[in-house]
Parts: sequence; C-alpha cells; structure tokens
Amino acid sequence: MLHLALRPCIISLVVQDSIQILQTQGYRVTKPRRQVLEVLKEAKEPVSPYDIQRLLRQQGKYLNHVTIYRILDLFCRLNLAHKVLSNGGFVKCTLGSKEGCHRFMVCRCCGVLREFVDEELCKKESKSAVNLGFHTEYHLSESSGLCSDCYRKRFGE
Amino acid sequence: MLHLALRPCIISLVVQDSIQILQTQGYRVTKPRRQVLEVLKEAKEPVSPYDIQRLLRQQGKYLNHVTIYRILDLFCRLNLAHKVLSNGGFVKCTLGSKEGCHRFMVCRCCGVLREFVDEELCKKESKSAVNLGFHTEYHLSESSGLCSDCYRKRFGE
DNA sequence: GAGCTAATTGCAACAATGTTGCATTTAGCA
DNA sequence: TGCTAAATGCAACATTGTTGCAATTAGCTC
Repeated sequence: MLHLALRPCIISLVVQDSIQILQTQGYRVTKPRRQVLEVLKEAKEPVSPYDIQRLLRQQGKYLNHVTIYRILDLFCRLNLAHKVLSNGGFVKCTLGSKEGCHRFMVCRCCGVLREFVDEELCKKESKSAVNLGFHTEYHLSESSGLCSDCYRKRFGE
Repeated sequence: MLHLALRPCIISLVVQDSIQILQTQGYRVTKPRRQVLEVLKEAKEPVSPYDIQRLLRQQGKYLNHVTIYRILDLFCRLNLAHKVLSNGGFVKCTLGSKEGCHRFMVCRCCGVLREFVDEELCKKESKSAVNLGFHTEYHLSESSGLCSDCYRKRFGE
C-alpha cells in the first residue's frame, strides 16, 4: 500500500536527479531535454529516437529528430541513459553512478529490460580476455531470455 | 617455418568447412556466397554489408547489396558468421560448433577482433540474472580494450 | 523584469543502412 | 542437356543517422 503510494515519487525523483546532473555539469535544462527524460521514465522497454518522437507527437508535442539524437547522445555521455545494442533503443539508466559495467537482461517476450551490475563478472571476463592477450577497458553485456512474469505464463510456477 | 607454411591451408580450410556446412544443410554453394566467404576470411576487422560490396568492387566483382544482406542473414543463422553489435559489422565465426555463447574482444585502436567461449562465465551470468528473476537463453558479450600489439605500443613491454 | 549571449534547437538536405516484391538467372539434379 | 526450385538482381521504398547553418531560448547580469 505504502509501496504503491510511494512509487510515483521515487520515479519522478529519478528525473529530478537527471536534471540536477545536467545542471551541475553545466548543461542547460531545456524543455526538449525534460520531455525526453519523461518519455524515458515512462518507457518500460527501450525506445528508439523515432519512437520518442512518435510518443511525444501523441501528446501533441513536437521535437525534431536531430534534437532527439543530440539529447540522447548527451544523456549517454553523462550516463543518464544507455543504448541497448540488441534492439537499437535507449533506456534511462537505473543504477546511477554505481561502479562496474551496466549489464542488461531483455525479455524476448514482453521486451521489458532490467539493468544490473556484477563486479565479479566484470573481473572474470577481463581475466578471460587477458589470457587471450586483450586488455579490457569496458564490457558490453546484454542477455536475452524470459522475465519472471513471462516465464511463469509459459512454464507455470 | 612450418607454422607459416601451414597457415594458408588452415585458413582456406575454414572456408571449405563453411561450404560443406552449406551443402549438408541443403543450401546451394553459389558464386556470391563463395565471394562473401572469401571477404570474411580476409577481413581482420568486422565488415558491414556495404563494406563487403566495396571490397568486392575493388576486385572487379559486383554483388547487389540485397544479396549480401541475405547471405549474411543465412550465415548468421548457420553460425558461420556473427554480427558485432558494437560496430554493426560482421565477422566469420572462428569457433565452429563449440558450445556456449561466442564472446568478442574488439581492439579500440586497430579494430582487430578475437572470439572466445567461456562456459563458466555464461553460467555465472545466468545465475546473476536468475537472482533478478530472469531466465537467460543466450548472452551477447562484447568487450572493448586494447589487443596485445596496441597495448605494447602504448605501454611498452 | 528587460536585455544579452552562448548554448541549444529547428530546418533542410543529405548519407547510410536495411527491407520488400517480383522478374531473371543459376546450382544441382534427373 | 533440360528442368525446377533456390538464389540473385533490380527497383523502389522505409528507416536510421549526420551535417551546416539560421533561429530560438536558458540562464545570466543589470
């Protein structure tokens, strides 16, 4: 109950956090940037730049696609968002400045995405690479499978 | 010495392997498919469909880009090649039917790519995901860093 | 609150990448 | 050699991403 009541606050705090990061880094807080943040906040799945444009248009708002590309570039540089390579979409970052590479799990059924960090995995992966003569700087890791809901629907409890 | 002498044979065997796989799976061995295999064999870095078209054109050969897309689709389905998402290019698979997901290390300096398998990593990553309620079916893992040559050039021995 | 200025956005035009349907060609067979 | 399904080429189009420059605006000063 409390949980449900709190949720909107928690979520909008995330947007507020992003706005503060923009400000402290010397970037302006503009209407287009707010709008893209809102869309990313609401999205359950990765959204492409043109998806974002469509979603905004449905709300009677218009952004040029070039603007959206540039905003997403900025957000990715500041780690406020990530590009999901397996589908070309973007998601807001849910981990903040947590150390280690940010890994994704994407449900192939409903498309929902979960982000996580696992320092031990990073270390092991780097070690594996060193054995092949490669010196890792960062990982990119995306897994595909079924989220708990979709798994339950198919295979029962 | 022997090592050097053998190399060409080993490499062309890889193309020969791919051709046999095509045949045994009931696909035809056509000139365009051979040509794409050759390009992938020679390429040290991932190549895009249009890269392949350009490279062939330099040899006086012409393939329609649609044909190249379809051939690469087929090769990926048969695991004769992989798409490298971090740069959109394709590479020939160097691991054959080895079990486990195929991981890449890409040198950010010279672009060279190394493919490897690490079953233990796969297991750990899947376990990590299960803890978040996700049931993994396959991983996609690409790391960026420096290969041994480029590392040496920058940081000495 | 008005005015200033660099940062940001919009616009236009273009480049690159990827897809579809259908006519033509060809590999692999009898 | 001829046949036929598989594969390729072609044309047209859809989507995605980029560049340079003019117009707008956020955030500052006064």
